[in-house]
Amino acid sequence: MKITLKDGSVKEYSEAMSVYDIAKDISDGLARAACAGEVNGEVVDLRTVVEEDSTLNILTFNDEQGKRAYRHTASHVLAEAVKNVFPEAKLTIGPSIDEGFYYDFDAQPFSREDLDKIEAEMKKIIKKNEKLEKFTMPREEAIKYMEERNEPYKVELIKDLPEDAIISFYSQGEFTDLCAGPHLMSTGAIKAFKLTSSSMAYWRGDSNKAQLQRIYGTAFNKKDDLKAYLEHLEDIKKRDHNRLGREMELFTTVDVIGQGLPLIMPKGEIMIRTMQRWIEDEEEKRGYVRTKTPLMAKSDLYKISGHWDHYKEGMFVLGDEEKDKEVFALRPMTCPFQYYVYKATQHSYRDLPLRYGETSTLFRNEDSGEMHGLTRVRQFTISEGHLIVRPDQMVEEFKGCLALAKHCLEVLGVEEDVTYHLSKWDPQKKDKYIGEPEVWEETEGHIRDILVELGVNFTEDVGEAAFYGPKVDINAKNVYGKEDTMITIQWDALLSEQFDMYYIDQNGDKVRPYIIHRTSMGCYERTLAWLIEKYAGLFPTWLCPEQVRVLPISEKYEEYAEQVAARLKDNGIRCSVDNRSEKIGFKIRETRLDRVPYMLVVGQKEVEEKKVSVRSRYLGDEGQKPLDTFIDEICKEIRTKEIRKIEVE
RNA sequence: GCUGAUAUGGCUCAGUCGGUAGAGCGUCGCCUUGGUAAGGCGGAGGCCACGGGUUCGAUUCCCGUUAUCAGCUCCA
Repeated sequence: MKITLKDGSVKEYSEAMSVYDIAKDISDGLARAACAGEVNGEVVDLRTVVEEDSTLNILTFNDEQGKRAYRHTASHVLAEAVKNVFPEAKLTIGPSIDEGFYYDFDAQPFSREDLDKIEAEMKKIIKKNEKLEKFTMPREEAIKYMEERNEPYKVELIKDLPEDAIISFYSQGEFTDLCAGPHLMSTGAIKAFKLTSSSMAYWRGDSNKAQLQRIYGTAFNKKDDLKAYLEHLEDIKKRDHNRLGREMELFTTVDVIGQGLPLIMPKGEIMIRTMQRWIEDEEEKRGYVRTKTPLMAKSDLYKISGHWDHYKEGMFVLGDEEKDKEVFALRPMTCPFQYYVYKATQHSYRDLPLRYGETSTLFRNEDSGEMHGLTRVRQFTISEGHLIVRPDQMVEEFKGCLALAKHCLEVLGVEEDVTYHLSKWDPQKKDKYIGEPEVWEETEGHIRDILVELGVNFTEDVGEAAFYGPKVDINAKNVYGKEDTMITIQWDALLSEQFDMYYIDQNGDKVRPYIIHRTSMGCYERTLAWLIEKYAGLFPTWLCPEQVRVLPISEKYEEYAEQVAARLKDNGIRCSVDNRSEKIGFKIRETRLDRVPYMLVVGQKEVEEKKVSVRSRYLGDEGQKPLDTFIDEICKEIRTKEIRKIEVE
């Protein structure tokens, strides 16, 4: 028989060949039943398809959809196993996700031992090789069906479907689940899986609704791939800033100081200060002026800004409104402070744009469960800025902010690791925003045009805007795949009204300016965390807390080592001398482990010839060089903020 | 805020079925004065997170608090 594949190619098979063997052949070795079942999104018997219609939509594990079907089937197996082991558990939903799948149950919390039991049960189900069969029924009947099976969450899901919906179910052996598919043809196709963790999750993602127990797992079509994935998980943990940053003595936390209040240690401080000086200089070059405004203010200010009504829970309030004459709060943002800098003098249309920058420390009272290492903290410092501009300058200035942001990402070597988002308002929730719908559509259009013009790929996210305007968010993922905003640039045509800001135009009239809220490099703590994970601690030399370590071969050469170090320090190079009475091999080992990019070994030969023996993480042993040559080279690397490829490590 | 787990020298972790503790690394001292990833010997260092309870006795069992981790929710 001849089979036409979706890509148009035709394959010929003997009639005697089994369905599974044909499928296995077509799908490039993917577990046989896995691919056999998927024809135009339906689970069908391949033989039927071959007889009726010889065009096949065969999925393989390498297809995103095929992988999802594979993993989704694994979640069905998980659900069946849980029902077998814990019959009182109620089913909810179990989708595939990027790295695997999960299933939420209304049940008692699962321990690791429970998961092991469930895994064993899953293996039995897979071994039985149960066929997944699809059947449908009308909505009312489906509701009754799930009520009889005592699955209230499934009933709720069906009730949310349209009146005339035909509800599809999949069954495997004794087990049946409400599901739209697609799936593998039978459970036996699952070759390798692992339940990775369990935790609580809210029903329908709503913290007011029932607390469910979620089990996470992953599945692969080859055992080796699963093994590689689990090893990869272990591997990325080593890059985790929360582990590595502490190990490298960049930051720490102390229980009596409190959650979300990390202590930046000397090495981390050097890195943050280095970035801060660079950003401040870079902004000055681009026409920014800097302010230094208070870290707190009376409640009156936040009443004008709207924070007192809308964000009070997120602020640290000092004092008691009932008892105290004046109540203060630590600032959660810099906006109104810089507005009052603007308002302190009168401005002509000729003065605009005015670009205010501030290295600004902010305080946000995050919920106790939200804090995480350096990425989610209660006190942080950002490269904040507000541009006060005429409406006709808005597009140009917005572009300038994006250009600066992109420049920062490039210098840090992370421009490939970010995603751009146009964060839009939600027309369905007008009460969450101020301003007219037409204005929202128009400004979103402007930003879209800018992003297109700059040639960046971006997604449009509804409901992610600030209450006063749309914005561009530049996000990055941490090693675990969780996304955080690194940089934000916000379009604000409305708040100048609230703060009565104006400039004088050509005609002598008072006119409201527009405002851009923006960060250039974002939050220093978060960026440091990101760099730790990006470089696994092997930072570009210009950022390294220690750039060079001088290693005298014995105490006899300590004086020369100190002279070398003094020369380096004169040239602004951060260095130290290891003058302990240890062998050179030991010192080298430690310097490598401390991730210092350059070591200068000095002994008899170097003293005599006034040279240094360079060993770098880039090239290993670079041999002897005159000290001046080395200084020239490293100074150039630091000045240009070069990101050199590390080959030796 | 929620669910679960965890908290033992500077670090990583053992351990005690209830009788106040151990290793490796690090640190300090001595010996060694060396040529590109671990030289040797010795010493110091712990209110076993904090507060209650049970007990003759708690680091161990129970409760609470704080912090850390995973996930959910949240995130101007």
